[in-house]
Amino acid sequence: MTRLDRGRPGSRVLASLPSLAPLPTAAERAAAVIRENIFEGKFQPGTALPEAALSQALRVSRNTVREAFRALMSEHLLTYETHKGVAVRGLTVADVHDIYRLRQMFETSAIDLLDSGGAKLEPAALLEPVAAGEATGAAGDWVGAGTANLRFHSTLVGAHGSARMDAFFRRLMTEMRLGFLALADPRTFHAPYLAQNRMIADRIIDGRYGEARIHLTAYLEEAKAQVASAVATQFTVNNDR
Amino acid sequence: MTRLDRGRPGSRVLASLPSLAPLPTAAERAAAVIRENIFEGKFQPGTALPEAALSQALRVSRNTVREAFRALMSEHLLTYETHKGVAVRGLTVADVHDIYRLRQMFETSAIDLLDSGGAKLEPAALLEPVAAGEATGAAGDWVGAGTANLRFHSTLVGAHGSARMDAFFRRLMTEMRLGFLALADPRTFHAPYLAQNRMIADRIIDGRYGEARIHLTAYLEEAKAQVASAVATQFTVNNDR
DNA sequence: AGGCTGTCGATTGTTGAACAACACGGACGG
DNA sequence: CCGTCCGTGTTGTTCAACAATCGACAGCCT
Repeated sequence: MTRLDRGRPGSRVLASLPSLAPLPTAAERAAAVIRENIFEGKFQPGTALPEAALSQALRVSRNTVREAFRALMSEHLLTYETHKGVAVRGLTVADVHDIYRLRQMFETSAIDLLDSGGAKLEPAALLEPVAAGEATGAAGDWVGAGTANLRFHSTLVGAHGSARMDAFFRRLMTEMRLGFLALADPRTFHAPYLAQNRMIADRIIDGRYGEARIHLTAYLEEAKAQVASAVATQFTVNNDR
Repeated sequence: MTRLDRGRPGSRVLASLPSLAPLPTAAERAAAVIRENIFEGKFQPGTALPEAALSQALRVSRNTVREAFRALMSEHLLTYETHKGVAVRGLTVADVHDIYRLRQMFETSAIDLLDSGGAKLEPAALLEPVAAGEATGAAGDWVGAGTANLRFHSTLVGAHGSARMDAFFRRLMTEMRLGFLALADPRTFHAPYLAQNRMIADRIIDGRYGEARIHLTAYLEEAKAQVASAVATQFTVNNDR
């Protein structure tokens, strides 16, 4: 019976502690900075990112920059060619069609799954990103609204309960942001979809899956057309110089 | 009107020339060697791969080994944790179910697409991997038969005509091979599926899509059960030590 | 003995410098 | 217009070193 006995946590509570998240490495932090700069539009699609320059700017070694590049390449945010280095990726019209075709498949299939009772989704989980999008949109932060929008659709796809599908869809969503960069006016693009998201969410929660499906399909079709035309009029980018 | 005018290719055909494939870097070759060793079963799931040892064995720098690791991690063949290094990934039962759920979705959806006339597939392209599988299987090369098998299903999914889906599915297929490693007897596993592949291919080519769909679903269900049980009885692997 | 604590060796994270290999563009001459 | 040459800048790869961290072992205390 030592002095220390009084305040000792039981093994029960110790075991329930979440494992400590490993602190991000320099390469990960570098990747995060580059990614953020891409999303903010500071690195325009097509611009080359020389290793030496990035190394100097971020105050990390060239090898570390390379590791960051590898990570961003696997996210399809950067293109790469031997002895030519990396450049910020720009979406082609074909890319936009490809991405929206997959979105269509994943998202409608998620609704079908909910419809058939093969999965459930917490209404709160679905409504939270909708509300967040409306809030950030009202505040004038359209980058944030775009993020919330993508999170809404990710949640929907999450109904599948497949880790790999979640990861893949998340990657698709990050690619989408490359398309958003081409939009001349993010506000007029995102604003209508905030309302549509709420409609779709309400239909799903009310169990009116057929209507949700129709709305969603129309939504995707319209958004695809807008993004595709924006990408088409944008300065043409050659991803494999 | 110069002499050279006679045999000059039109700009049309020039533009359609595929860009020359860049020669593989040391990092890519290192990744290829490691990947091959994993598929051959020489690196068993769970075994750690120290950077220094690989560097020495492959006669490349440690940095190059790291680059190779990044590539293989994005293929989900290796697991990684900071300050603990990489280890060969082993599939869990949950992984197997996840993978087969996605296969089911992609492949049946491809058949539906063919059925609706939204896409076409060359019979020869579909039959080639089937024949190759039968040939390599007859020769006793079951690793090769597994490869041909995966190629058959990749071709089917290729009907979607989506570059991203192709890439994602190909990654799923490489992960599948991790599951094949757990099989005690590859021969009895693969042999029946060679015949089933031909059946499915024939049905598709004959336009009997309903039957193809049923066969495919049964195929996947059965294979899933076999691989899952093999993985379950295998020495348990902890992917996030 | 049993549980805790320091210490040590091994491995990874990161750096900086160096050199070879390669791509791009301009100058030059046919 | 074509081909060659060369210089410049960038990337590919290596090496050596040090800091940070992990895993295990030995020793300590009770």
